[in-house]
Amino acid sequence: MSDDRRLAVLRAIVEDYVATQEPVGSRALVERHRLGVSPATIRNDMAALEEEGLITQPHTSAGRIPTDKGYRLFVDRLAAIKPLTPAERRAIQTFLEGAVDLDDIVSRTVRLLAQVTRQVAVVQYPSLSRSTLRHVEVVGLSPSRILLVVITNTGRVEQRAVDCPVPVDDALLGELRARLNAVAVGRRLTDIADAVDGLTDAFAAPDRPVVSAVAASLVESMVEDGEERVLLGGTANLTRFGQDFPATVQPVLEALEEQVVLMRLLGEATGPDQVSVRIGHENSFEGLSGTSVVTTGYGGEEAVARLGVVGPTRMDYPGTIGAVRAVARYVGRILGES
Amino acid sequence: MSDDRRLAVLRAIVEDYVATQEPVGSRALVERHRLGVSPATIRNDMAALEEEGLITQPHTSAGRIPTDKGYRLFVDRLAAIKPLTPAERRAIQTFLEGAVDLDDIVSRTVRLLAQVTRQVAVVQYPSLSRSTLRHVEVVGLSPSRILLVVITNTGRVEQRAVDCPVPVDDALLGELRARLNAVAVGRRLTDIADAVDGLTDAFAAPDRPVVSAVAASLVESMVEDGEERVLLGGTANLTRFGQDFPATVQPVLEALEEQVVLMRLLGEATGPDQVSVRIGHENSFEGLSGTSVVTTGYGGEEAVARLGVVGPTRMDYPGTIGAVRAVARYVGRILGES
DNA sequence: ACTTGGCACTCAGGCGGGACGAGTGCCAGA
DNA sequence: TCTGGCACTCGTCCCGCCTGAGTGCCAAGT
Repeated sequence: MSDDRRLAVLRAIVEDYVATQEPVGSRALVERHRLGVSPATIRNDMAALEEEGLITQPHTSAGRIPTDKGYRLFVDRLAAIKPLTPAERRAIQTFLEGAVDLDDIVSRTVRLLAQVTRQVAVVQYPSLSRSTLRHVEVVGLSPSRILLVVITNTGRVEQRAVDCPVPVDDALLGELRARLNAVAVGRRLTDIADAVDGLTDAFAAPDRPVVSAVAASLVESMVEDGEERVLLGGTANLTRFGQDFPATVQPVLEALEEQVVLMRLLGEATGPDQVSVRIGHENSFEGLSGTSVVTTGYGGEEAVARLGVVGPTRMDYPGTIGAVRAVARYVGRILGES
Repeated sequence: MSDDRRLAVLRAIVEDYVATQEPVGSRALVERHRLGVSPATIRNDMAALEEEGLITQPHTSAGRIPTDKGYRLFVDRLAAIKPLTPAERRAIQTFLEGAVDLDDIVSRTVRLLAQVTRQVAVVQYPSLSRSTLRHVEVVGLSPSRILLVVITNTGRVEQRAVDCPVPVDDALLGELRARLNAVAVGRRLTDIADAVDGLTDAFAAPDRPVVSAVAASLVESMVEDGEERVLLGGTANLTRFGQDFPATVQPVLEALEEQVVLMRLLGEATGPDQVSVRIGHENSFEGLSGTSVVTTGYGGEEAVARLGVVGPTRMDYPGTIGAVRAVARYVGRILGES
């Protein structure tokens, strides 16, 4: 019993099922793929594959469909990543050109990714923790309120209002701005805590509460908001999801509304070009058990942030992986330029 | 033929249909509402209402359902805005408390609105055009690139990268910052164009190209991005939409992904407390013909921005209108404080 | 001039049964 | 080890039937 042919059968099943969305039987299989054997032989192979838990049949007299485990094997060993068509490449390029600022880049990316993969796209903002601080601005909103604006080398801007224990005048604001920038500019955001540590002592005693409030807020905003901003797009593609509608789509939509879940979906950092695929139950979150998540890092050597797509487990893995990787590369390049 | 009773019948039909989602017949009507007449009488009234185009029947031998025109009449003349329950009031309050910055307020609002109305919520960021400029920050990203950051009195922060025709040094940046703030701070954003108009002349000749590039970009960003940022939430509520799924929901999801459409949805400014209701075909956009949009302005006397919800035409209008208005008021208050 | 009960009519939806066909598992033979 | 054949299963489609909700109309009552 040729082990190779059994895998070829699995591959064929995955491909056909993805294409047709219908259980695939032995006859259809030999017709569409040149396997050189008869349906009966295929049936034996299928029985073996089912034994191993790689495929299953929805009901007795229907064809087979891949299980999560089957998709896993397919992705790991059988799928050759599909290169993009020239048309797709061009689309990516023209779509991303002419972005004016970071917000624009991210929102274009999410639309692009959704359009190319025809699935739901998720893009994380370039993370704060890996980038360095370019500038801190301190602005008085009212005598007892200050707005803190942080600008990073990736062009990202964070803002945060700070309530001051005592009124603050412009002179103090100016000093604060100067000293903060002096100690913090050029440092990694994760190192900011150390940088501002001794800062309070440099100020006159009555001003110290304000200074430490601002410093605390600055550090806090780095930690808290740190990785948490993500953008979502292409939810309309969920309508192509499948047959029994509300049941499958609702939990997915709900999951996608939770920032926390989205962050978990994007997963841990991997190197760029490392595309991670989580299939069905593999992504811990209940209610996403019918979906697969394809993600990768983007933005320079250090993978500043992550992006990816969410779709039904019955997705075109080679194509999706190729598209996700290509988009990540282009965005990384654009980001590097600016 | 009592005109009053006919309207009472219409009201009853709307209420029952909204509650049950099923066509309502004459018998059910007299049972659930104390109309004091027999089903046969109701039938006559129904025939008249149908004649006027206020109700219709999906097929012979089914009950009646309201038409868009019927809902319109209901909203205009028959609906008493439902006050919120104390529980809802408390929920709103606790939900909005503890927002740290503008982004936070807006994102909390959108979640709140979606939760209270159980529909899709849309919230526009406080618009730039009505607010005044608090501070402009100019930061060098590289010798030939400048990041412009604009802070408004509503706490909103806009950013924009500017490519410079010639390299720029820190001294020029400083002067630029000082002069820009001198002429522009405190002015309405719509007036910025006038304010920076003569600015170029104050600089040395070699610097002028840079100055005018920055000024142009500043003005441009006010005009362009002006009103365009909106946040969306509660799309999971679309799953409760109705029976024939993909067909109804897909166009809605697609529409909601377009910023432009969203902006049009929110509609023109009205006074605060003026709640606008657009029903079915009334909102021009094809594909939203099965939905109604309930919006209002929020944020102080001048209605700085708008928010609202999108739901099926068969929605609970009194409740939704009440909720939208209440949320708008609370948010306005929060915004006023900060 | 309305209102009401009665009555005939329509029609969507649910139910059951039969035919169809896709697909399987197994077995005997090449 | 592969193959053709065969019996079997079972989901799906289609048809006809029935039921019940709801209507429109009419003639009689107030």
